[in-house]
Amino acid sequence: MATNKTQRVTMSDVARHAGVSRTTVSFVLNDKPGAAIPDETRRRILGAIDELGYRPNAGARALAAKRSGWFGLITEIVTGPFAAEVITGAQSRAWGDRRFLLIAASEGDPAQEAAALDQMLEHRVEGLLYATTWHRAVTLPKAVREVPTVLVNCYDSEGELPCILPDEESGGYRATRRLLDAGHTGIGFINLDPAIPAAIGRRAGYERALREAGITPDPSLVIPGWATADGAYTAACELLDRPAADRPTALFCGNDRMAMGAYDAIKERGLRIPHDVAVVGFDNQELIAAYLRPKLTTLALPFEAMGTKGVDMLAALAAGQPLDTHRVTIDCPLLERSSV
Amino acid sequence: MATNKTQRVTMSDVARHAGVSRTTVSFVLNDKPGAAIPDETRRRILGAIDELGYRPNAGARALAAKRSGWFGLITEIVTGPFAAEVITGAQSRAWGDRRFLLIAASEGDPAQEAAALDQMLEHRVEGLLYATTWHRAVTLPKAVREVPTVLVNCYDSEGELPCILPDEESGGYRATRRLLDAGHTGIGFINLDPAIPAAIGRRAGYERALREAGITPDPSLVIPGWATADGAYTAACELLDRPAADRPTALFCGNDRMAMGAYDAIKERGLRIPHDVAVVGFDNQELIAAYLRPKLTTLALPFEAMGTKGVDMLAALAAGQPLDTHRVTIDCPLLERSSV
DNA sequence: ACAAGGAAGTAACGCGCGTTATTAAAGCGC
DNA sequence: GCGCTTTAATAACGCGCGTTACTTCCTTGT
Repeated sequence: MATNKTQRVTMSDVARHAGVSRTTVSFVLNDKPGAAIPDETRRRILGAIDELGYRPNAGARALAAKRSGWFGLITEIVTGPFAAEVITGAQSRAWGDRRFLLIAASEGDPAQEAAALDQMLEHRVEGLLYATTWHRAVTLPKAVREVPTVLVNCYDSEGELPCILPDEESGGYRATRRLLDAGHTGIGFINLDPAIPAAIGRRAGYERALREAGITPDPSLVIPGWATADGAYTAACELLDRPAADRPTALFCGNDRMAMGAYDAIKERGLRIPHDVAVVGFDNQELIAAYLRPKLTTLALPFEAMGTKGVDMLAALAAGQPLDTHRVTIDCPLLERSSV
Repeated sequence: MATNKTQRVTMSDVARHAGVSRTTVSFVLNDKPGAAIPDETRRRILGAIDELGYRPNAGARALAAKRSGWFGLITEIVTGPFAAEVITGAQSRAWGDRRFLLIAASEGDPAQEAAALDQMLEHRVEGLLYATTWHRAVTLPKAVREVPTVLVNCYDSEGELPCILPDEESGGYRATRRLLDAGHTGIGFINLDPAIPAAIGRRAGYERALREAGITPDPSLVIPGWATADGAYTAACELLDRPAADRPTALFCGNDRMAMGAYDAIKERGLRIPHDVAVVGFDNQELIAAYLRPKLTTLALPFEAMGTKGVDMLAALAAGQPLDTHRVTIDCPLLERSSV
C-alpha cells in the first residue's frame, strides 16, 4: 500500500522488512526448485511484499536472467482489421507464457521497417513475427537473422524462414463445394489479380471442387478482376449477361468488397440473392459481410489463428526446439450467413 | 557484421576493440555534454561499433539510467478500427521521442485489465494511456495512481485524471449546420442512447445550430434509437411517414451503421439521397461510409489525434511539467461525401 | 559418540550500462 | 622552472535482480 512515488520499492526493501536476505526473497519469488523455504518464512516475505506494495522490476530481472521475455511483431499497418486480428491472436497467446509483445508498424516504408527492427533488437526480443496484410512474398533486412523469425501471411523468396500462411486452396475448394452442395453447377469466379498467391490457390481449389463433382471447369467463367467493388461489378455484369443457358447461378468473389459490387449487379437485374444467384465472398470483413442484405456468406482469413500459431512457433524456436514444419498452412473457415 | 549468435556484443567489447575504456564509449554513444572527445577517438569508437555490429541493450540502459522509455496503452479491444487508430496516433508520436509503446487489451475484463496494468507497472512505464472504444465515464484500479495517467475517449467520475475527449457538441453542431447550409429546415435526428455523453453532446450541438438559424428545435424530430441498423431503420420509418408537411428532408444519424438503416428506409419509399432526403452519419467507419451508395457524408471521431495528444500530455507529465488543460476536447471533422 | 546428510539461509558475483569522481597529460602565463 | 587550467580518459560505484557457492544448524542412523 505505502508506495513511495519518488523511490520505488526494491527487493532489498522487502528483504529488510521481512528480516531475511535478498536472496531468499528472490527464491520465493521465482519459487526456485531445490530451495527449501519453510512456510512461515514464505508467508513473512509475501506479507512484506504486500505491505510495501513491491513490484518486481521486469527490466532488471531480464538483465540478470538474460531473458528479455519480449517477442517482436512488425506489421505494415496497425490500422486495418487484419493486423489487429494478428495482434489479438499473438497477444493472447504470448500472455500465457508471461511474455510481452513489442508492436511496430512499418507503414510500408523500408526505413521505418529498419528502424523498428533496430529498436526491437536493442530491446533484445527473443523472437520476431513479421506479418503482412496480404499473402505474398517478401524480402527482409538481413538483420532479422540475428533472432528467430517467423513470417505471418507471407513467405520469403529464398524459402529460408518459417512461415504461416492461409490455406487458399482449401478456401477456394470449400467455397466452391458449398455452392455445389446447394445445387449450383454453373459457378462464376470473380478472382483477384491472377498473379498473386491468393488468386492462384483459390482457383486451384475452385477447380478441384468442380472436378470432384464431375464438372469440367469452364475458363470463361473465371474473371480476373480489380480487387474493388467497381471492378467486380463489371465482372459480375459480364457473367450475368451471358445467354440464359450459360448464365452462372452462383458467384464466388475474391473478397467481400468485390461481393458488394456483385450484389449491385445482381440486384440491378432484378435477380434475388440467394434465390436466383448465390454469392460467396472472401475475407469476412465484418462491417461489410454482416451488414449487406442479405448477409454475406464468406470465408474468413485466419489472422487470429495465424498470430497465435506464430507465437507458438516462436516459443519453440526461442527454446531451441526444432520446428516440425517449416511452412504451416491454416484453414479458412466458411462463415454461413444468408447469401447461399 | 561479425555478430556472434550465442554471445551478444557488449560495450566492453567495443571499448577493447577501439582501445579505450568503456566509459569513453558510453560518452560518445550518449554524446555527453562536457565530455571532450577528439574526433579521431570518436571515429575509432564508431568504427568499432560498426565492425562488431554492436547494439546497445535497451534494458540495461534503462536500468542504469532509471528511465524505462516506456509508455503504456491499455485499451478494451485491440481489434476494431477505433483502438487501431488510437494506437497509430500514439505510436507515431511516441516514436519521435524514442519511446516505445506497451500495448495491452483488457477485452472488457477487469481481471485482464488489472493483469495488464500490473505488467505495465513491472515494466516501469513512465506514463499510461487508457482508452475506451466509446465515450463514457470509467473507474480505474487504484494502481494507476502510481504513474502519470491520461484518459482517452473517457473520463473518470471523480474528475481527477486528465482526459482527452471528442467534442461531441461541436460535432453535432457541425453536422446540423451542414444540413442547414444545404437548405434543409426539417432535420430529423436519430440519436444514440440518450443517456450517454455522445448523445447528450451531439443533441446540444444540434439544437444550438437550429436556434442559431432561427429554428425552434422540435423534440418530436429527435428519436433515441438502438445503435443498430435495424433500430435506426425503424426510427427513420417513423420520421419519414409523418404527414408530408411535417416530414424531415434530412436525417442526422448517431453512427454510420444507423445511417445504413436510414438508407434502407429512404430507398424503400422511393426517395432519393440526397435529392429528396439528405443524410449525415457519425464515426466515419470507412468500410461503411465509403461503400454505401451514395457515399455517406459523416463526422469522424478524432481517434488518431486523441492518441497523439495523449502521448503529448504524457510526455509533459513524465517530464514533471504541469498540464495547461486538464480536460482536452478535440474536434470531429466533417467528411463530405455524397449524401448531402 | 560421531560422521553423514539435509534444511535454512546468506555473501558475493555478474548482467550491460550511466555517471561521478579522479587521474594523467598537455597547454599557458610568468 | 613552477602553479594552474584545460583536455582526454579512466576506475569505480550502483541500477535491481538471478544465481552459484558456501556456511551454519539440526536430524538421523549406527
